[in-house]
Amino acid sequence: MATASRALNGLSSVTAKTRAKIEAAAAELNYVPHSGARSLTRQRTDTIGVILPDLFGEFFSEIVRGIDQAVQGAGKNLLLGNMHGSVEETGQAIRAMRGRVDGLLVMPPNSSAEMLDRALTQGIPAVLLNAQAADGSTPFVAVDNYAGARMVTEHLIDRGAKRIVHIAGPTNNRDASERERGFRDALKDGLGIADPLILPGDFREDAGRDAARHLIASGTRFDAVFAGNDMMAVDCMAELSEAGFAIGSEILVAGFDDIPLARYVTPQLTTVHSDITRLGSAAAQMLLRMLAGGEPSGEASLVIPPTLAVRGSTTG
Amino acid sequence: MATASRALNGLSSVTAKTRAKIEAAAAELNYVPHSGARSLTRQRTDTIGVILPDLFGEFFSEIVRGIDQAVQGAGKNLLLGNMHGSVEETGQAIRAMRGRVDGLLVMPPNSSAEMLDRALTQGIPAVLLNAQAADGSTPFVAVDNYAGARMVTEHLIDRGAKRIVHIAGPTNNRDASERERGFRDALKDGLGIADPLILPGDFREDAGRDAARHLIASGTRFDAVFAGNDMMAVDCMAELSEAGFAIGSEILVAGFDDIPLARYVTPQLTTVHSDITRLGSAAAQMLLRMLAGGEPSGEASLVIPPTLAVRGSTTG
DNA sequence: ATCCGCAATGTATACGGTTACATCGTCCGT
DNA sequence: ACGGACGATGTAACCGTATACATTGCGGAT
Repeated sequence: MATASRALNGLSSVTAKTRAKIEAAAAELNYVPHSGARSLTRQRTDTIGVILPDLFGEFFSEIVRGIDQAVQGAGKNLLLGNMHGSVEETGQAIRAMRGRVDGLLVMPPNSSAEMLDRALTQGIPAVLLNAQAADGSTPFVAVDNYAGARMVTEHLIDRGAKRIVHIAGPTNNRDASERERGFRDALKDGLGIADPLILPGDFREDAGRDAARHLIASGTRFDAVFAGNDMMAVDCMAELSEAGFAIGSEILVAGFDDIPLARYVTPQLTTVHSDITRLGSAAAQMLLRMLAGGEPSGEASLVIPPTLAVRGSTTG
Repeated sequence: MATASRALNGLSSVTAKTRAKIEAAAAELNYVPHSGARSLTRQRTDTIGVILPDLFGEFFSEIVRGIDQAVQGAGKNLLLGNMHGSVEETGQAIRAMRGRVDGLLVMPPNSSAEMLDRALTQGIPAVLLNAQAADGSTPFVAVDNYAGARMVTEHLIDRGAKRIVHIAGPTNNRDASERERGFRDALKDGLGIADPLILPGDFREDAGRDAARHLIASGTRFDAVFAGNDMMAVDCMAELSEAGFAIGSEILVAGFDDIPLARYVTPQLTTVHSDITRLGSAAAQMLLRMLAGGEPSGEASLVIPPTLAVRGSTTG
């Protein structure tokens, strides 16, 4: 049985004849090694764990795609966990991974500090997605929301907008607050406006419609809208359009994310494009490197700069 | 150590005092049971494996969402495998799951027979997604592509279309051929047409554009298009629209899948809506039942009837 | 022919937990 | 006060694999 193990794992010290016999028998019984048992003696599982706030939606789909791309070449499996956005479940999910994975990719909910401790004290290599560790010890890969928001706001200013309204994302959402910060700074630096109009939102399409209705009903004077994400931008634009505003000339609209839909609405939506797939693959590659090289996991963090996708909604 | 095991697993025969001490110690050391080792002695892993042709894209995202919903309540984990559409990799992926999962949800590539044998001979419970086993022994959950295609074709006929063109999906794709079959039968029964015009396609958007251009260039007379999926339908519609045709009156267009985009294009796209989330959750529930009850896995297969989403592209 | 060395195979232990079984202690009945 | 029964804890075997170490067998050198 030891010889069988050696033969099937391609160890050198097995006679060709013996190996052939073993392989024949294995095929006959259609034997498949039990990964669970195997992972006990070897110290690896050849699996990396991914913990996300949700498993569906285009954003996560793209992340997983990137991770898969990076992981596929390395012959690893993917174990997905879903923490459904809750902090407790995050801890649970991480603990459930014990013994199943060699490393972890975690996209934490918005408050993360304590959870991260868990991950670290387990001594298991981890990379954070779109979030920075409180103590800076865990490497991360994130999209530069601040830079993206600045970029698109500056674009609106360049196009001549003077009164720009922002539809914010959910409170306590890191992405949302970074985008808002970028917006504020760009407005202050570009137009000297320190107290811009910011409407509440939650990243859902309805928030875009509500914001547009509110703007119209309140008679606010405005010439551009920067929505915290594309979903809100699209529906805001639709509502404004129905109300008779000329999008792209009279009123400029921009979003953030570059969802596929952005190209299909009329006019096409100007937005900030982040390479989400790259976010996932970069994180996975970083983790793979940590697993292979035993790197001290320091300072290797990566911030992915987004790009501006200028389309009809700001160029008439 | 036996007592510790009992205490942590909530067995009854442990003194409250002892249990408290053990739990304190466990918390102190921040002990987490090693799932790999645990799965050796128990015969379960509390994990179900999912093998899909791809991990990204909206379709798979929705499937995973459904599976996650069903699985979450049962306290199971999800192990995702990607076979990248290849038959060999499917076998590999299934084998890699040995010892890691209690059951399998498999969405096989288009030729499946032999792979299924693998799954069965391993004696591990499995449910097929959107595919029927050759020997009928493995339960499956599938969308009724045939019925959906009939339904939408009959709708086009009801709306007065006489010369309906179909843009087919990839050859060898089961979904595609079922939809084409539904189209043919509906046309034969409804209009007595036995040899309809069917243009080749591959489910990608470009195929929709190409088909539209070909129709226009060849001067074909037609008053409706049923595309094998929404992606092709959307781009076909865009191309026809640019060419000056009045979509919804002069020319009717319908698709299949009801992707979110379908509601955002102008006019909104009439299409066949399948509850993909339900596809996933139904399959997962079926598997969970098999795992729990040890059901003989027979005859429980489920075919999900799609519904028609009538929108502007067929109603002017 | 004997012995040594090396290559091939067999034996035993470890991985980390669960659980059947053995042991220990205590309380109760007589 | 003693014995039995039962409840709590300790001991050992097992899950399936990998590997350190022991053993076997063979060929070549002396």
